[in-house]
Amino acid sequence: MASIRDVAKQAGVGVGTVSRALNGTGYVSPDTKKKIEKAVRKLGYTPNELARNLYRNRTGIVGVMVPDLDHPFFSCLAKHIEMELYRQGYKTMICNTIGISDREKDYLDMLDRNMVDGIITGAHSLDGEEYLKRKKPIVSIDREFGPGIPLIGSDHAMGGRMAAELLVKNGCRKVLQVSGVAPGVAAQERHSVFKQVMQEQGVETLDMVMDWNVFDWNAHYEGMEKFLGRHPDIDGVFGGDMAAIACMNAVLQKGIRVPEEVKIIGFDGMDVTRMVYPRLTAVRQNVQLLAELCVNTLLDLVEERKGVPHRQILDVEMQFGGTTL
Amino acid sequence: MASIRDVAKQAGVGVGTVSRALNGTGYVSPDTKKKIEKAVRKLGYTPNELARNLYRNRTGIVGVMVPDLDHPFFSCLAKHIEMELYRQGYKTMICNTIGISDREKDYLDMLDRNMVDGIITGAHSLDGEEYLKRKKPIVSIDREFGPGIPLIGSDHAMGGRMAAELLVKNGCRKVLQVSGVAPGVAAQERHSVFKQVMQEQGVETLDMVMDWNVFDWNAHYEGMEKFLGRHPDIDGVFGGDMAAIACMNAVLQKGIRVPEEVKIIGFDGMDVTRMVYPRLTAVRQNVQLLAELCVNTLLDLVEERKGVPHRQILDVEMQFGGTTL
DNA sequence: CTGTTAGCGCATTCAC
DNA sequence: GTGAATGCGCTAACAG
Repeated sequence: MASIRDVAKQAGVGVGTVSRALNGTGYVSPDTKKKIEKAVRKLGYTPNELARNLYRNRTGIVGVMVPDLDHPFFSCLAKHIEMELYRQGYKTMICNTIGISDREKDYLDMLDRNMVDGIITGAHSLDGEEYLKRKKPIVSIDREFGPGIPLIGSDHAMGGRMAAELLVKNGCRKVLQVSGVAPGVAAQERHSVFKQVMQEQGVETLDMVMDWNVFDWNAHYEGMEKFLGRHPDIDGVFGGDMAAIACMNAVLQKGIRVPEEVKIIGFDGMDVTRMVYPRLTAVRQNVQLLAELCVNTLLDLVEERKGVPHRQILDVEMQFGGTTL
Repeated sequence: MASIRDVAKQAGVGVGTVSRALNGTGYVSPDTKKKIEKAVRKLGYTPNELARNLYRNRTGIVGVMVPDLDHPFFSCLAKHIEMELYRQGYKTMICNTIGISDREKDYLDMLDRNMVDGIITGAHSLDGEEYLKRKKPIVSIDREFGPGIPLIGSDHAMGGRMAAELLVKNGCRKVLQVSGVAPGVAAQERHSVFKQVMQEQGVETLDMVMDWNVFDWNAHYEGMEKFLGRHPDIDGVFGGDMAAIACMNAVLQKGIRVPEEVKIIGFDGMDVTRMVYPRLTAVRQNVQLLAELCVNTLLDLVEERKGVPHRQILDVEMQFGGTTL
């Protein structure tokens, strides 16, 4: 493995000169530059980024934490975050927390060890204090940690209201809402707003609470089947894309018609809502924009730019499918 | 940021002693160990992994390249790879190549810069030579690069045969096969075997070729609609999960019944095949095992264990759904 | 058992 | 313009 010293020797110059020539910092005569380039080619020299990292005390790596990479929303989010980070010259280290707070903590620790320059977190199983005590940049999706940790998220309240109003307009009288347990996470807001609107309209609301970190398809489907057995008379459903689709399948399985007898609305609006038949009506998050904001906000912190907003909330929109009238 | 030297000074010992105490290498008297631990706590010392990386010339990071993170198969694969790497004490750096060979090359370059200890690649848009000239560990999924780069994959030939035989048994006479252009990739084998079996059985086969790196849902759906317009009389379809589902939707949209009039079989057998109604019959890959083999094989190379197999092919199995008889 | 020293490979002073 | 020297923080080899 050729080092910069080998190149210097080969070119008959000093290491400093090689460094300057290669990084374009400081003046180097065209003549010696040629010699250096030739030596580089001859030795097949590539700078060792580890040494550079140590010197700069930075790696150019950003950690991204999600509860489950194999989930329509988070895989889409991770994809767009990675693309935007790449575009800005950073690399992405990914972590599936799958609800295990130890994993979340392990990755946070990498901040202290300087392995990552910052972290974007969409995983929320770990205590907030663990986040607050870190000294390096962190950006959170959908969860308010407190000062120092900017929050990026969709307008869940708006989404909950839109879904509720659409179900009311569709004439629903008894609806199911599927939610997850996630303390302090903005997603909860859509459930409370949804419920409130329903109450105001005199529509009965039932709740089904799933473990926040269980994104497993079977768990959703089985839970839904059981629920339908106990409450066969619901005429509307609101839940995450996967819960909504699980519900749709369970309903169709029982020979109930969608949307005539049961209306269904999902939240997230990922590709999978367009893969089912009929297409799922869903409140759609702008995941790409969400990803870009996360990256830009985090890099503002990493590169110490001023005036980083603490709170950025994105509008959602209704994507009409065939599961509502 | 406290360094090891600060700890040594605080504890009134030498840096070597601190290093030994913290790493459990070499003997340290219980007494001085106490003092060191106390100093560590007092200063809130955390070892700087960058320095360690430089010394060891390793980072404990493995690069994972996939064409599209937001694709049912690759997101599932990436998830399981990350989990297995984590279990074995490594971190995962992810790369979406989205068909751009420059990105693939950029990440390969990280091997030379020592940013990653090895790479697992499921992305195949870049020329094979670029891979072969690297000196550090690489493991490939579904593509044969040549000596030095172990191949892990599913038995695509077996899958193609199983699908063909099932469609024949279902009485199909004119089938569509959706494939992707991917030179040298094992997935091609399932298409050739499928076609061959069909020919032997006197069943007509039509081909629809999608760009290998286009995993976009709309592209699939629109392509399928157009195809159905030209060939409304097909009675069987075989393609990746997404292509199969796109086909199913397009068919249902035209009021054609599945499986009575058209039988459909997917390849991959991811969760999404269970989200559609009826459930998609599909050839199922064992993604978790695939991921674990990739990780184990790569780490065998990284940690220089002997006798690493060059070729590991996993069986696939038929997952019966409601899109075949 | 423990302190000191010499690199790991690079970027950056500071003299020349 | 350029070379030599210094340090980033840590580990391992070497004297004590």
